Amino acid sequence: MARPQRRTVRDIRRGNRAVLLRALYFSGPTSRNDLTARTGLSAATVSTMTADLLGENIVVEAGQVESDGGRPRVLLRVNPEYGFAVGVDVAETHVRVGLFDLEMTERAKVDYMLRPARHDPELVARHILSGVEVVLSDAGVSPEQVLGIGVGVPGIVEPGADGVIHAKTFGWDGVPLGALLRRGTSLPLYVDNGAKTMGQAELWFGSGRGASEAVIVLLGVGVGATIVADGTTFRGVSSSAGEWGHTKIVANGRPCRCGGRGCLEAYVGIEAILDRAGVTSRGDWEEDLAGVLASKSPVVEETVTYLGVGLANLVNLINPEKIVIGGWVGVQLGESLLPGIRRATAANSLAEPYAATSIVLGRLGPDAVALGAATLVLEEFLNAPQVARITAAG
Amino acid sequence: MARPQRRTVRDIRRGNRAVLLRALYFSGPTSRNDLTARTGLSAATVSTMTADLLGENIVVEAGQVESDGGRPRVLLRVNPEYGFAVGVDVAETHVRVGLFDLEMTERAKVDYMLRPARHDPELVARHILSGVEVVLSDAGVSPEQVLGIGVGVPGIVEPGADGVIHAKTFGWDGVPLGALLRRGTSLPLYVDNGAKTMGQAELWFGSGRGASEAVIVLLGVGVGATIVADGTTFRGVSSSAGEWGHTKIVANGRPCRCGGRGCLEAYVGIEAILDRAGVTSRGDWEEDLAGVLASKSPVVEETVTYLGVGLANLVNLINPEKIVIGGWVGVQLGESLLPGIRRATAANSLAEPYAATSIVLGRLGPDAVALGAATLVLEEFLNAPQVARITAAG
DNA sequence: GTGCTTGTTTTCGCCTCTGAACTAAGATGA
DNA sequence: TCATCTTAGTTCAGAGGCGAAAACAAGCAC
Repeated sequence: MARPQRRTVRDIRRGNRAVLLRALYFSGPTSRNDLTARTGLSAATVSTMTADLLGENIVVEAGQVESDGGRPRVLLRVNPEYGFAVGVDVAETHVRVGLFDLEMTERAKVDYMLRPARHDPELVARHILSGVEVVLSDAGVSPEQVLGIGVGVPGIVEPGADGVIHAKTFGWDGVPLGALLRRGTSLPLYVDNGAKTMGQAELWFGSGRGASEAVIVLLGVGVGATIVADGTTFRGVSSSAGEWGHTKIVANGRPCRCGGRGCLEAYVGIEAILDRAGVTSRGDWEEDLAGVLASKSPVVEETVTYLGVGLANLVNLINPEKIVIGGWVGVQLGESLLPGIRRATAANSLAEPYAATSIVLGRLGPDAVALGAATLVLEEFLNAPQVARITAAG
Repeated sequence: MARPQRRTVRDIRRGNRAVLLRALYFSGPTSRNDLTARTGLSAATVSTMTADLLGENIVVEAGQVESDGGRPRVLLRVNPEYGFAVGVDVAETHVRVGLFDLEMTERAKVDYMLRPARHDPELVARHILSGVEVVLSDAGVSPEQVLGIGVGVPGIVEPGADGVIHAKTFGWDGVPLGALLRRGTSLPLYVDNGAKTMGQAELWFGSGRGASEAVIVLLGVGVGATIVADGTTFRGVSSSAGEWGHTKIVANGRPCRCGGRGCLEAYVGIEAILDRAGVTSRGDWEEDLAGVLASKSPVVEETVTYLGVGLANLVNLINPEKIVIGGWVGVQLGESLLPGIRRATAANSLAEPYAATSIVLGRLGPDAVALGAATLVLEEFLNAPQVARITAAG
């Protein structure tokens, strides 16, 4: 029942341009000849289209491949300096702003501390806007070269231009962060949930690379998931899909900070783990968790089991080809316990879908939220590469 | 990261043709004029394309609309007799074969009883093939007029041409039903899980009509779900997505016939409900369930709670705009308990996604499996209407 | 230099869409 | 009855797109 409603002959060009650009981006330096094979387009089309892209400076030459008896291939690649993307990570304790080139190499970054008590939206918006100025001037990049600003935030982001955010634990209820930012910049804005931007980062550049049906789970203070269907983040009708942490695994079980009972987060969130282990934190959760893991407490085994149940539910319901376990808690658990997690998942899922899934650890660190946010800009660029964008960079 | 890989100028025609045909199909009799508005195509394109479709007999005229001062509009509609679809329901106790015209009106049907003990694949295949012959001759339709055969079966259907089926409770493990059928017919075959075909039916013609993000749950002997993303059934990497019945809602809870513990099906499947209520069935489960519902047993309230937990997990994870409760158990429960089910769901889900979801009862009876199977054929027809198919029907 | 091989560009024909002009078919009212 | 108005549907010219094949480019081998 999907209705794509596509239309005219110009759409073909746009679509094929996007296909070509993606192929160039993900296959690294490639010759026109390879591109014809990879995209299925004719040599003629590849030729004219690459000529356009070269003319617009979106693509640049990148050397040649030696031949053994014929004209050598000229390699092409996306110009990493054609444009830049800003990625922002809004978290409990800090606002981080990073500037990335098109290859997602970080060119500059800046951090602002937030006092955990105060999450004044105006303040956050000011931090972001001034952060953008700082990274641009640090990297010597002018605003015209910036393709957009991606922002990863806690909580649920309403679809729509104002980027309205609902984040109970953050103290935000209906904060129109997008609108606040637009008062200070005219650059394209992309606001999304931080777990989703992180998922996006793992999907594009981390352990999820190449998967088209996947789930990237985030275990940290909160617990969330990014569901990837057909290569794209699945958002549901109001962009809140993936609230895995508050699915129930024990009807009427432990109370959760969301107000419900028996949520997965109430068993495998960091606070829940420490609480169940009877640890009173002195502030360094990573150390605390390491202590619990080293202690051989039965809580460890239980945690693995609960996590296995949660993952198994994803396996049964979503049938992904890959599950990536990310977030600092996830990685810390996974480093020593991955085989057990796999066993627990297998024990609680159906054989066929479990056999089709591989469970792996995330590869990207905590910076992945900002990277993923910048990736929102990249995604837009690859999907709808504007014609005739002018850049100073060579 | 989705890569559509689309290409040439002919694809436009195909795509627009599909758009037009869908508009015609779902908007009932429509004038060319309306079609231009509805599809966004130009009047010129609509004109030439409808001329093609009329010439191929896919579309027929359907009267006029009176005008008040201008040329009257000629109404067009899809020719319900252009072609026919066979829908097959393979169930525990019977094989049902139905013949449907393009409007999904049932033209003929035939049932074969299966002894519950014997589910010999060869026998089932023979029943299907002879059933096709029977319904065709009953309805006076020739095989050339049949666009395809859709089959809904229990269990997991591997993707691929052979239609390999894994259905533990049915006694089938790796049965290549598609291959068996292809020995006896050259018509296009579409084999899918019965819960999914039923979901498809509710989505296209029942309570799910028009929803683009939805979940259709099936409560019967088994418990399953069809997840609809962007208007299309979501299948996951190996077509087993939607195994909601075996997601865990009570870690280490009641044993389930799948071998696991704490599955949703072990609480809200019909056998589980009767078992928990202490009812020893004398064979008529519908009557037994009615008895339990009338008894005001606490099991009823518990069942509602467990179902609410299961639904809430879908709300949180999938964020659908609509949840349709189908299957005979679902409908029987829902008729008296829907408000309670909604409350239980609300109590266990996050506020934002719950607010975006409406929970309704299915509208189609048990024949929906066969109808949905036929809909697989219809879907293919609407997506890729072959050019120059010749039919005898006028 | 001549032929051979392979990569890239150009030419040409065909296809699709759209906008605009045109035709069709009714109502209205003198 | 018939000129005029209104709306529906068709035809046509023009622009833009793609692919096949011819042409061109750039290397190797002898």
